[in-house]
Amino acid sequence: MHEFARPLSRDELPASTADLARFLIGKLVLRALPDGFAVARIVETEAYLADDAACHAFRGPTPRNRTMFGPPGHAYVYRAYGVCWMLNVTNAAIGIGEAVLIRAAEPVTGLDAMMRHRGEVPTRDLLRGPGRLASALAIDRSHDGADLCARGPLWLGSDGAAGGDIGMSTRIGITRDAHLPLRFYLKGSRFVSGPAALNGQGRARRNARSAPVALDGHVAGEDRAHDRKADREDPLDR
DNA sequence: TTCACGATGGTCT
DNA sequence: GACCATCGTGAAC
Repeated sequence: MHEFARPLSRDELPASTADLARFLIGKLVLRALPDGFAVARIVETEAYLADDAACHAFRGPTPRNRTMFGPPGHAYVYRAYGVCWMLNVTNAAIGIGEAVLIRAAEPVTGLDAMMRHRGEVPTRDLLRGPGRLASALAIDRSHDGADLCARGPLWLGSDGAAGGDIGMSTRIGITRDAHLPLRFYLKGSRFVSGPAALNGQGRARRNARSAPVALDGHVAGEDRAHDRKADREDPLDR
């Protein structure tokens, strides 16, 4: 179980926040809940940079975003649209506000606990979307500032699993600096959020700005076939 | 099955 | 008022 995952060390986090977003694909979010341990494998992230108008820290520190200006490897949790909590991983040096938004993950263990928080939804939808992810893992403002590089209520880990093919695209749901390719996702995963056209699975779009950016030479059909195989496997089966 | 639409309502500008 | 989202609904593919 989770004892096979080791916490990520702060030293191994890439200094570049865009690199951190890519680095976190395939890593684990581990959450100690009163009703059990929940583990999820990250399949989608977005980077938010200090000179990026979509970043909360762009206009300087506020009571809400101050943890972004703290040390790397900590949780920045905020409420979006007044209804959903968002889990971010802080990065960059103290005084510089950058972070990676965890957008989606694949359930690994603790599906019962997640469903108790999310209600009866398909397994695919448990953690597909940043608000859903926080809801399923019972993450809220109380986790703002938590150290994610040490075992605790909420931390990041690695089980050494080989990462898959990672795609890159524009970010979702923003208007400012929306053209920057700072979104990363596990290609072929059904647990990734967002429209198919952004995930390398949809029909090609005329608008090049919304087209996914391939980082490797793999064939899309190969990825889909691989995913169907993975789908048949019980996420709880170890 | 996927997407567009409208309503929702904390926090910051 | 704008905003890093979600849900239910309904229509298109």
